[in-house]
Amino acid sequence: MAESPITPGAKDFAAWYQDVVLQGDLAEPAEIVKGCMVIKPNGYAVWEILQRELDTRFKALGHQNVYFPLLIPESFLKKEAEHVEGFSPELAVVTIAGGKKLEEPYVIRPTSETIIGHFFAKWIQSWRDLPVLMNQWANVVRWELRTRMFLRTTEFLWQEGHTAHATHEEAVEETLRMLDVYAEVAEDVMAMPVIRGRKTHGEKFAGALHSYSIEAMMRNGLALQAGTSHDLGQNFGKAFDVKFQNKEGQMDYVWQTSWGVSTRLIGGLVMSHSDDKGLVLPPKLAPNKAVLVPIYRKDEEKGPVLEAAHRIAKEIGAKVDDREGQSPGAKFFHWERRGVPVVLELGPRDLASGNIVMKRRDTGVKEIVPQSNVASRLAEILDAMQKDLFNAAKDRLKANTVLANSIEEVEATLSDVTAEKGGGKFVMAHIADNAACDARLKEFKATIRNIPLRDEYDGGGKCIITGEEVDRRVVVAKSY
RNA sequence: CGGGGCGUAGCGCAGCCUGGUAGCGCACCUGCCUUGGGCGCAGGGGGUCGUGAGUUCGAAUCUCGCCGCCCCGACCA
Repeated sequence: MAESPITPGAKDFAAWYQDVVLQGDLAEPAEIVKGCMVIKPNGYAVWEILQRELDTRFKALGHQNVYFPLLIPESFLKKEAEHVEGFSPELAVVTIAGGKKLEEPYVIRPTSETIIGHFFAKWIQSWRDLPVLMNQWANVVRWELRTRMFLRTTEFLWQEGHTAHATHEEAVEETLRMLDVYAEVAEDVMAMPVIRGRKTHGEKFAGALHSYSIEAMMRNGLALQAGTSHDLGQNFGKAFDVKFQNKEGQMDYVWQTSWGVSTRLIGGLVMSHSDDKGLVLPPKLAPNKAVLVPIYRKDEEKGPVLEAAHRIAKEIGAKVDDREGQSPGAKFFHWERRGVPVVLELGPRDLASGNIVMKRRDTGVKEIVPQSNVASRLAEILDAMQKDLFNAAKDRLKANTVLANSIEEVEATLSDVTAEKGGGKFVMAHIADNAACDARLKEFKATIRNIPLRDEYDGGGKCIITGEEVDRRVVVAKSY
């Protein structure tokens, strides 16, 4: 047997992740462009399904898609004090264009609050213009020092929702509503359980009043921030002078929100479900839900096998791998690495018996079913696999979540955890939201991932670092 | 920016120390054979050895400069 091209996850999780992405044909490093990647057809197809799932939900809630320029005048970023401080270090700036040095440089958008704020100011005069509910599918650039495919790349694809409201209450509702949409897509479509919560002051979006996130646990126990939703307050409204006249006839600044998920979700998908054989895709996100491998020995078998293969595949929406010159074994490995949920085998034996062989990607279980039952059995298997993947991930999350009642305990649990070695945990502890606590956690490279919206533990307690009273336990972990 | 490693066929690498006809595995092409978990056999194509200079009769190999990439750290909604 040939040696597996995939490094075992237990040996080196980071190498395993790279191998799964490459062997699954999702993406490859761009090499010639530092920190960037090429998203290949198999990876882009997954992204398109995710886009469709999200986009449908956004539109059902009244949002409309728009597109703003890639280039933003540099001065715009500077209008909101926290925003510029947060983003300056990672900006790519265009200083020369058309062979001339520009009067004012353009930054390549790292996010679009500023340029959208400018146009909101032009479009909004009255409370009757509100709410404005917009979404943009776009690419953004952030000059990160350390990149990993999908998880953190210099350029990435995302959607950014931007809304403006007449009251803070409405804006907060919108912020939490969109966080729920993200959680639903993560759990129901990606089969990736998440914890909804509020970000600490130190971890919030630069320029927001409050940020909320969904946090998922990867197979190595590290946290992945899978989506964020921000209550921007009136910060950008004031910075860009987005004013409206309210029902009482007074001028007021709009209350804004912004929210986003990115191609990072694909990284989360890989690190939630895949194994040492390669990619495992939940059926709802699989570009090919089933692939049929025809098997024949002699020329006289080839015709009938292929005929039956195409007939059955058409009936159930499967793809037939009828490539010449590749053995069935090679084809099985090919599709296994690419995460196809169900691979079917059809050969002379099956033609004689009227059966077909189905193999499930996640469990590896093979079963023989009558050809007349393929369609219904396939639907059952896909449904079961979707649920099982979620439950397995949920069990892993539970099994690796622990309580801690002293900072030493938190430190002992997390200090040796790395992305490569794994062993990560979500440590639930009473910790206050302030700079001193952040600094103490940073000593062993952990962070408060979020403060859960729903307290599933024992309510309030004293902060294990400062002693002050806090109302619930927070999630502490190492993260990507 | 600090520390470490590496640039040789599409990919992965050997050769370098000790200078003398550019090699191996995979992939690719052709033919035959095979096909129920990575078939086999035979033949074949593909390289300015990252780049520039120097030493030498002769440089992938020695010397110096430059460029790029990877890993660790710092940085990071």
